[in-house]
Amino acid sequence: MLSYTEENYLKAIYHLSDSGSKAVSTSEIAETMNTKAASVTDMIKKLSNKNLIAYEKYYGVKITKQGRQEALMVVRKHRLWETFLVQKLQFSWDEVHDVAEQLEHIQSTLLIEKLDEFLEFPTVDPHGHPIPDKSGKITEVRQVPLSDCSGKKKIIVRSVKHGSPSFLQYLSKIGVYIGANVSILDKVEFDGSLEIMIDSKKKVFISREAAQNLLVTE
Amino acid sequence: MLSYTEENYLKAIYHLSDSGSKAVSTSEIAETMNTKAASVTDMIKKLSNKNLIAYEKYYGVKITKQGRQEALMVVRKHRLWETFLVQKLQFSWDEVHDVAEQLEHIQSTLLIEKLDEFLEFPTVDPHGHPIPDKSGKITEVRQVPLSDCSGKKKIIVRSVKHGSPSFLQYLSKIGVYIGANVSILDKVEFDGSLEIMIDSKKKVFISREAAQNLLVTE
DNA sequence: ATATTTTTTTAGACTAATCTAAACTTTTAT
DNA sequence: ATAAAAGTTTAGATTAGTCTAAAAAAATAT
Repeated sequence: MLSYTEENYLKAIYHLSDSGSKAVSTSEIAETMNTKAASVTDMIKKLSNKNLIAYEKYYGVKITKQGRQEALMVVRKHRLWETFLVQKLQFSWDEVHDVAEQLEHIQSTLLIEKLDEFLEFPTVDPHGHPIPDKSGKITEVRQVPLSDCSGKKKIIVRSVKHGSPSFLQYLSKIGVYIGANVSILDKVEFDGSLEIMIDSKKKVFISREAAQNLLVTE
Repeated sequence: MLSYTEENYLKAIYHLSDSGSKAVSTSEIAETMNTKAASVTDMIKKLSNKNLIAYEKYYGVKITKQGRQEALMVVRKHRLWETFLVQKLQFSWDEVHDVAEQLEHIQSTLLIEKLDEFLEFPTVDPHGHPIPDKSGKITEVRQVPLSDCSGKKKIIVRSVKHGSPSFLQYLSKIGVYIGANVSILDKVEFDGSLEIMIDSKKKVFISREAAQNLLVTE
């Protein structure tokens, strides 16, 4: 069984590697985990000995099939808990991250299956991120940054790329939410900002940076 | 802020001291926590330095007002989570303890207040134990062991004294639950066992030991 | 191509929580 | 009242996770 800390490292490696596809460097891990490279090297050796990652000295790590599976279960728990907090306890989507970071480490298969059932088997969390099923399978929906869209097509907001609390609060304030309908009214050449219409009733300008962080389907 | 381990020691001391009223010995703590006396001595010093317990060498510890308050918050969380597991996730009352032991350490005041509200401010957990309110206040209901009762009075089962999974499973099997109406039909002189009627429809014999572990109001 | 910079690893130390074994108190039993 | 037993504390070691500082390897820049 993995420790709290091992689970956190594995999850970070999973995310940094784009769901396990590419190698991750020691310093990248240290940065996202707010630790020092030396600590990362130590933990990397531990995870490598458990066959959760493949480690080549000085060349970073790649997650193994087994490691990916473990990471997916942590991600699953995190996202189910976030969904619970928002849908059942009326948390707002910018308040759930830190609590879910703790809840994701509770060890009980029964608990997580019952929670999944209680929530009626959700497929995405409050930020639009997919929830792996009990076998670890993810149903990905092809999404593009809103900043890459153009024309008058009907666009639906599917997820946020990086959901910092302040970005999420800003989105709520301007009326953007997961599932919202938007259309692009104008693109400002100068700074890449967009004028968009939300739910056919509200016009707002959003920065290029914000548009890059909103993932949509056309 | 208290560590996971400090919270567990404090909770154990709270329970062993009858909610803080009497002193507790090192070996008692070691026994219930499945550790060695030497480890307990170390932790006792830590908690004492934080003014959560009063420690006199060789004479055990007494919980302080501050320590009692901290312990009550852990107990509150534990019992709210147990209630959640049973009422919302359909756990049975013999399955909840170990998971609640983990959940009780999640740090978030907001979470626990929202959970309390979601559960509609329950006053007792699935085993009939009182749930401290957010200020730590407990509404105790005077209860006596069923083994101390006699006569044909209407008796209501209020709580289990020690709720081991096997005892709880046994109770479910014979139809005893928190809130059940029972009446005493006969007391066997030989071994102290009782013949009782549950909900005016089911007659069973229960051992003296079982009757001592069922707390009721007459 | 070699020197400089950056990144990574190693070595050694620290903290929290645990343990065993030995020393020390207190309790109990004669 | 004192010896034996029981309980408690201290001393010293261990493990997981962390750190700093130094050494080593890789990347980069002239």
